[in-house]
Amino acid sequence: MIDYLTQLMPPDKMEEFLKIGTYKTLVKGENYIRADEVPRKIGFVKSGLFRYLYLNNEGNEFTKGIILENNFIVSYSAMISESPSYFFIEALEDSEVYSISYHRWNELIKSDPFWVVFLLKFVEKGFMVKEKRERELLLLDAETRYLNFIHDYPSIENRVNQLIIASYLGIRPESLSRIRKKIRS
Amino acid sequence: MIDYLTQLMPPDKMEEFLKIGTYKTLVKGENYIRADEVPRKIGFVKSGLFRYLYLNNEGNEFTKGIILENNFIVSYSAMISESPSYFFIEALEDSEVYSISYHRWNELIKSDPFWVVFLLKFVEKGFMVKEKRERELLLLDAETRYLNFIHDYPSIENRVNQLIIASYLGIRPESLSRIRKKIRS
DNA sequence: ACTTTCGCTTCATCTTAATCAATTAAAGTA
DNA sequence: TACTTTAATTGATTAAGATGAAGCGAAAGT
Repeated sequence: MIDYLTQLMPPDKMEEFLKIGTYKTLVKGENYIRADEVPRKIGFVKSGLFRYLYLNNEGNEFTKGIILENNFIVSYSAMISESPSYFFIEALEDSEVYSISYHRWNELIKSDPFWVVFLLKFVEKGFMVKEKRERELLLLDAETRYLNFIHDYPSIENRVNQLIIASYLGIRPESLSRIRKKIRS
Repeated sequence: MIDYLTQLMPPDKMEEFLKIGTYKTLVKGENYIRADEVPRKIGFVKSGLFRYLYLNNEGNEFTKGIILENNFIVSYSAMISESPSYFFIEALEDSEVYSISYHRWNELIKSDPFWVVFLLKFVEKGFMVKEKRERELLLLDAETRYLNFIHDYPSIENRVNQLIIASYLGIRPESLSRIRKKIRS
């Protein structure tokens, strides 16, 4: 993680960054953020794996996104608008997270324009990921979305089960099984 | 437009903002940004109506978003990554746009932290819109998406035809017609 | 070693929306 | 006004994916 952060900020900034948060460990299945609660923290995945998880009224689950290590986990829209999160942020593996309160984070942002630019870059990156995801949901069928998925997340298939992948694609695991069968042949 | 901008920035900033761009008029059907071209400008809709439009390989159209006056039109991901836009930005009505080159825009951003914060707010807003859209595409069926649409864009139904609304919902106009019939009864 | 559980697959059926085609309604144009 | 074009609706059929139920193999627990 330190190696990675070195690419993003000079040493003095990193020191500031590492001063305002704490490390937390989460076991597989635990939630970093819970739906229907106002999120007030932002995490950086040091190790492990997370997903953004929606549950609808019927109890079906939809995986909004999968987050690998060296990425932020945050319910950003809800956090900045101080409204309840629509989704959970769930650990898919035992994980370690560097966690910062929104309050402390805001103080950091206000203290130095460097951090505003830093934040902007991350929101821009999130925006681009969302744009791609939206495009795929709107334009592509399930089979093509699956092929894109295994391209975008190679080796993830060994770390999560097919229910999770199917819920990321917006289909049922049975349908994913058929798609996989079709591709194999 | 000036009234609206007054809410977003103090007079001295607005003067800067209005100095670096030019006004353009577009007739209905004209594109502000074209797919497959690297976009190098950012527009602010003074009057009229636009949509973000994807065309897939089969020539089907998908409306990624609808933009009312007093909003920015920009293929942001493509512009900042200097890659070709995936979508068109098409005028749905005769429109007037205040247009700024990305180059000039960048100079503005670099000149003053005020503009970084300003930009951050807009990217955040775009991020939130995308998050909502993504959630709706993933979780809701076509009928519910239509009901949400007429709630979010009241009166737009009188300004655009049903092919456009259907393409926004990710369905065919025939299906939208059936949904409308069902809702009426 | 046995058995329970879990993840994945398969089958039959159902639902939703796509597709193809035809018809009606509306809006513009000569 | 009649004529032409475009938009919206309706119907019949097809396809994609959902649903409910059952089977199977590998891993984990006892």
